Amino acid sequence: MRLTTKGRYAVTAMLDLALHGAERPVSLADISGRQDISLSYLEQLFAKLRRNNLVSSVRGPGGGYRLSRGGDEIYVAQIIDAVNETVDATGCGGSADCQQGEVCLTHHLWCDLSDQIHGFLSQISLSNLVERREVQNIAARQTARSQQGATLSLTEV
Amino acid sequence: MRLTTKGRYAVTAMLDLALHGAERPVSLADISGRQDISLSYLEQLFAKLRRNNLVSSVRGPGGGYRLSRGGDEIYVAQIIDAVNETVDATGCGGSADCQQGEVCLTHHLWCDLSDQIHGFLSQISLSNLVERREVQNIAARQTARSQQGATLSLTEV
DNA sequence: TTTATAGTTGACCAAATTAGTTGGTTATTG
DNA sequence: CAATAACCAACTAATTTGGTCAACTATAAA
Repeated sequence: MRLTTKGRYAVTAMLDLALHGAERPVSLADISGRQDISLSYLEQLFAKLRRNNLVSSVRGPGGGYRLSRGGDEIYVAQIIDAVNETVDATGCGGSADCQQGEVCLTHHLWCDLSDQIHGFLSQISLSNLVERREVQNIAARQTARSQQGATLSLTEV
Repeated sequence: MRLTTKGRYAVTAMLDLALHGAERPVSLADISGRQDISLSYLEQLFAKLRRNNLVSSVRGPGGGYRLSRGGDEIYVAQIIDAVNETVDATGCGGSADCQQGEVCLTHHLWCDLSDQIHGFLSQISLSNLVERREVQNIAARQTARSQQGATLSLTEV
């Protein structure tokens, strides 16, 4: 089981898309600026998200990414699966050949844990997250900050 | 959140102790043989388990390790915490300063997930695992195999 | 039609972590 | 004293993470 920044970044970026992608596509540069995630790293993540049909892309000026379907039809578990191979807690990847072709002593425990985690993350959609009060507050803060940044770079010129 | 072989090995070894440590202390060599875990790696893990008061040691011939208390008082979460630092799913370790000193967009989600995982693993004791039918079957298989191995090494001489 | 924007791909890299190994030293028992 | 087994520290190989960089291709606006 691995849940690192890779999976966390992917979910954060997708949530950013859900928040800002209503009218026009959102560029990775925008997401990078708002969420403090390296642009080139985002490119890698979105390549996987696109391959898994979670986002669609629009090239050229004014382009960017948008969700491939409604935020109520995209679940956190799907996003993590897309970039992270698997959220499996077993060492054998569920194939039950952990100890020289046979099941190891704790195999069932890790299976149960995997089910637990996957079940939890499968219930939470992007829309669920968007509805949350804390998420709305943080998003507002980020918008304020990025607009400040924009004005700043204008006055800099 | 990291759950790798380190945590899995630790739980497996502790379960082995719970299964075989009723009368006499169990040597790491025995556990290594039964569970296919490198002896020197086990030494490192048990140093941490001992520091966290989950096992006590007996030196010298006939020595080994035993559980520091009953298997019904040792929970999987404690074992993983002992060797793995934390089972936290957040990037900030719960300190909520994920984005330049402020909370990141998905912080609360990872907190909820951490609670979920920790809650699950905190409910499962070593005794719970020992009682499971599958665990008993696998343990029986392992005992048979290791006795076979012992006879084999005798006939080899 | 040029040009800027933005996605796409692949090669590469440094740091951290994992999963060990090697080579000892103590302590205990027979 | 010899064998056993915990204890300890330093080192290492492989893998993963979290990126960077360069060279594309597609598209829309000027």
